[in-house]
Amino acid sequence: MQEQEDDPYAAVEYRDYASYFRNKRQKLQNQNDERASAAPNVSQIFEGVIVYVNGYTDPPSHLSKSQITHIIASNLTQAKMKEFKNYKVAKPEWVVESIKANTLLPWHRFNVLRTPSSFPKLESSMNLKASQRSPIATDLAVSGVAPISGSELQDSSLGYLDENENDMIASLLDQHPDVQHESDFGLDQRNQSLEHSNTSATNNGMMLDKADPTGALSLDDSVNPSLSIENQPTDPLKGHPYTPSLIPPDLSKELASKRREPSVPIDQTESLQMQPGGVDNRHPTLIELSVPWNRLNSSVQPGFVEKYYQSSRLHYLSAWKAKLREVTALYQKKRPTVLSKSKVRMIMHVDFDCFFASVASRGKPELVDKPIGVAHGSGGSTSNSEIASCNYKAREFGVKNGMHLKSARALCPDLVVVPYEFQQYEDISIEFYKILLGNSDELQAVSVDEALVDVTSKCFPCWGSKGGAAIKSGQLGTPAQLHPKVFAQKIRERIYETTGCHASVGIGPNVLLAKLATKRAKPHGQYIWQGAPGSEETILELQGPQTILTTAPPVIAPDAAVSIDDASSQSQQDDELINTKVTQPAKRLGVKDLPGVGSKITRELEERLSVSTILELQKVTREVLQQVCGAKTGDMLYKYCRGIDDSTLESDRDKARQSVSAEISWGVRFENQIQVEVFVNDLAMEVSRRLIEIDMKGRSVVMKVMKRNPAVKGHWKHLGHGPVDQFARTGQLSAFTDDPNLIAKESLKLLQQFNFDVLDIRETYENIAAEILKGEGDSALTKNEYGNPDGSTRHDDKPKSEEWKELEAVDPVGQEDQGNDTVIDQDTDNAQQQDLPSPQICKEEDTAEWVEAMQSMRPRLLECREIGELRGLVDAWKESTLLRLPQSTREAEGGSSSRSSSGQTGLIDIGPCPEDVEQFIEFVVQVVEMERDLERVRLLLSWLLRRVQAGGIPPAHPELLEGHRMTWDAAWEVISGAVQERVAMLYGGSLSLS
DNA sequence: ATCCTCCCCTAC
DNA sequence: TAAGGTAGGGGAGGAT
Ligand SMILES: Nc1ccn([C@H]2C[C@H](O)[C@@H](COP(=O)(O)OP(=O)(O)OP(=O)(O)O)O2)c(=O)n1
Ligand SMILES: [Mg+2]
Repeated sequence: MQEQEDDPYAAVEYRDYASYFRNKRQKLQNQNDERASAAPNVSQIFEGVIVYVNGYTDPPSHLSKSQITHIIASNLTQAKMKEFKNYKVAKPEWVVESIKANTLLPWHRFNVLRTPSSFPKLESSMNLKASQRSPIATDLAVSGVAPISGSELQDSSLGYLDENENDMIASLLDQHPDVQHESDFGLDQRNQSLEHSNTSATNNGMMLDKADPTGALSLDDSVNPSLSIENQPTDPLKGHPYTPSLIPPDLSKELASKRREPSVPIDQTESLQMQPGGVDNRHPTLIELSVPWNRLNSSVQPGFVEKYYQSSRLHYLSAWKAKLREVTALYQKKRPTVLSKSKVRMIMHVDFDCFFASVASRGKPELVDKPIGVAHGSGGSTSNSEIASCNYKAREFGVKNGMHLKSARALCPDLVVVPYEFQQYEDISIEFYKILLGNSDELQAVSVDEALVDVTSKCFPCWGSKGGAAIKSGQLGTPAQLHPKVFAQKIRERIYETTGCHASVGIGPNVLLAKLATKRAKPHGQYIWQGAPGSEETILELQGPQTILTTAPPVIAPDAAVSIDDASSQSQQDDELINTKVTQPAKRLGVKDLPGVGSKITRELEERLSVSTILELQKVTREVLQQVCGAKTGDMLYKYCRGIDDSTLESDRDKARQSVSAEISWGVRFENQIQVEVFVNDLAMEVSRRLIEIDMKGRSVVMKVMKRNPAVKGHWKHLGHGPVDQFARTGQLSAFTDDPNLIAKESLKLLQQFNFDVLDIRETYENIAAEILKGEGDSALTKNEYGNPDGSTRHDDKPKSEEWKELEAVDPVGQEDQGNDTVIDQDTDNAQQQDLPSPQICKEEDTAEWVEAMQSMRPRLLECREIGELRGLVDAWKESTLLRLPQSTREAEGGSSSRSSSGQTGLIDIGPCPEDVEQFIEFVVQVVEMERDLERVRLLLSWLLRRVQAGGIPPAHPELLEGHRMTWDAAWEVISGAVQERVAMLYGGSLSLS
């Protein structure tokens, strides 16, 4: 494997590599010996397979190289890679997993060459670690293939770590090689045993040997009954049903008792106690769950799924996107298709500047000059949450969206952390889309803060370096058309007026150039890409910007409508001013700047072709790019770096959703099978909800799982999944459904087939997908009977064949029958007709229907209601502690009490009486003990504390402080003392209020 | 060739 | 503390 200085994982790899080689020979020797006596199962699987050791310079003499079809290696040097390029080079896991599955798996999923730089560092590291203990699977070559029997196990065994974690692990190892990591705790005895079983052919073989020889471990289609929940032996000491996982029962008992020995018995109470120093032998998952806060925020907590989805920004982004695509498609179906005479499109890309951050600083002048980042957590110095969005001030320090707070603070110590405001994002987005829909021929919702708009008919063409060329040559626009520069500015202006947030606008002749134009316009500006796709001008401009555009805040005279004549002459004179130009330090566009080019392709291009800039990319032939990146991707790269992009806007006008899924990979921790089932059930309900919402049903169920990979050590995101392997299985339901029970049942069945120890599960994912029926080109994620394409509920329903024809048409413009086919909906024409004649930016139409649809898109903004409820409750209680005349009954406890929030005035605060305090304690303790919602408790106590510290807390009228009254301070002491005592009893710690 | 299936990758 | 979701394009390998 090639060494890479810039790779953070290289160090890790090297450490292992060195020790690996020290031991390789001896281990291989031993293992081959062991293997000779291994289980018959193994021999059967690899019947006819010939093994030799790679890593020696030549193949063994008794094997002719031409016989060899498979080579097994964790990694390969460049030279070896070349040498073996015509062989099937599989990772050791191929052997391991095959043995595990008791069948020979397709080798290609373990292909070393396939992902030469995808996860190489991680994988090789893990493999090498494994190889130190059980190197048989490490460097082998295999010739001959055994017949495949049994069902196919469909797992990928790729490790999963993100860039941040790679960095993190590398830096931990670099800087603190002796740091005690999570999985370094004594439990590793057990982990290593398991690991052995996972990665060692030999030991797996031995275990299989011990296992039921009739194939207890075979993964046939039926669920192993011994694994069903009723039959699972419950280990009383562990407090959860023990899932035998990959280990046969007798051995698993052995392991279980081994595991138990050095550690204390773990029951609910016990597991909540911290281990004061010393080695904690419990499973890392149990250790994590022994911390009260972790319990409360992990999947063992009832209601976790709901709570999680209420807080996950990425969930919101996805949900919003789906909803926006749905409603914008619905809207556009109901309005006439705008026919463009021109072949040359004009595409506008609109994107809010640092959206979440902008919303946060809206109307807060004290924030605009400061670097801010939107993130969870109070922003304390220990916080390490992810920054969803940071403003441009923060970006000057190098802070980026998606960065962890700690790294951001290292770059920018004064970063101000502000909370999410999901409801605001949604409201603003609705306004944003209303504006754009009213000014579009066609619109594609890209995300909550970003859209692509076809504005061909709204603007007159001005392509070419001489902006007015088209106009001069006589292709005048209609009177309704604006110069794109004016159009863009008006759009920006209206967005700012309506939302208080700045959006940037890019306009170009295709999607690609529009997006690149936006990139150049940011922040707070607009840019019109004048060069034609593939033109010399564009090719040069893509090589590196010499200029950027910024404009002053969009300020336009109210009557700034530009007439054709004005625009015409103006564009001759002001050609240069279409985009206000400001010199900037030339920064070359990198390949990463092309949409669709992410970290993997970037790395691939860098490593294989030494290409990192667009300029360099332009020099590579299409053939080479296709060879390196695949046919379509190579072609895409070839075209994109020249500004060519033929893709059309996807308004989803006639495209149905293909799949619906729900997944959570944060906070997923289980102690027992029950919790797993509850969780899977919750996810199934989520999927079902989403299906019903869009009126669809599905038939194919995919269950994906992440399983903890104990071989990789280090710290990672708190309660995150950490290093894992991913597995997936697909099942077919007998009929299309949106029934949560059916989905859950199938999902659980699929999950059971993996036989994982519940302690190691780190993510679950349920997907219900299209089943493509043979001979029918249609998606089988079907609409139900009412929304069925065969039904006639849709106004613009066309015979299916024509729909497809239309889809396939390269140029949708001016097709002969298109106009005929398009049904003009009666209730949209008014809005449209208002739009077209006016040269002004159109007002967003009030299509009540659409607005209604939009407003139903509040996926999960419930937290406000909850907090509001709580506040009302507490206020009611507080009110009861104020002196009322006569102050007697105490009706206040339940939220059902006096609704008299108005009655605040006129009450005199004379401090609480003991009964009040007693009642409050009783209430909060109930929350602690029954609801077990510590977050709620924390809210209650925090509220009280704030009141005590701030509000009318010091006795307003000490003279009234008779014997049965107490000060708020004293009340606080009593209440918090009592509550904390209960918390301590239940959770073994106290609740921090900060 | 072309389709299907199981992934990986990308974007926000 | 913290909330690492999700749909869809496309590649590789096998089936047809
Ligand atoms: N890793 C990321 C990227 C984005 N977002 C959210 C927050 C962003 O505000 C919003 C829009 O994403 P953009 O890529 O458009 O980024 P911004 O709008 O924040 O900045 P800009 O568009 O100015 O580059 O999506 C997120 O939560 N996590
Ligand atoms: Mg944005």
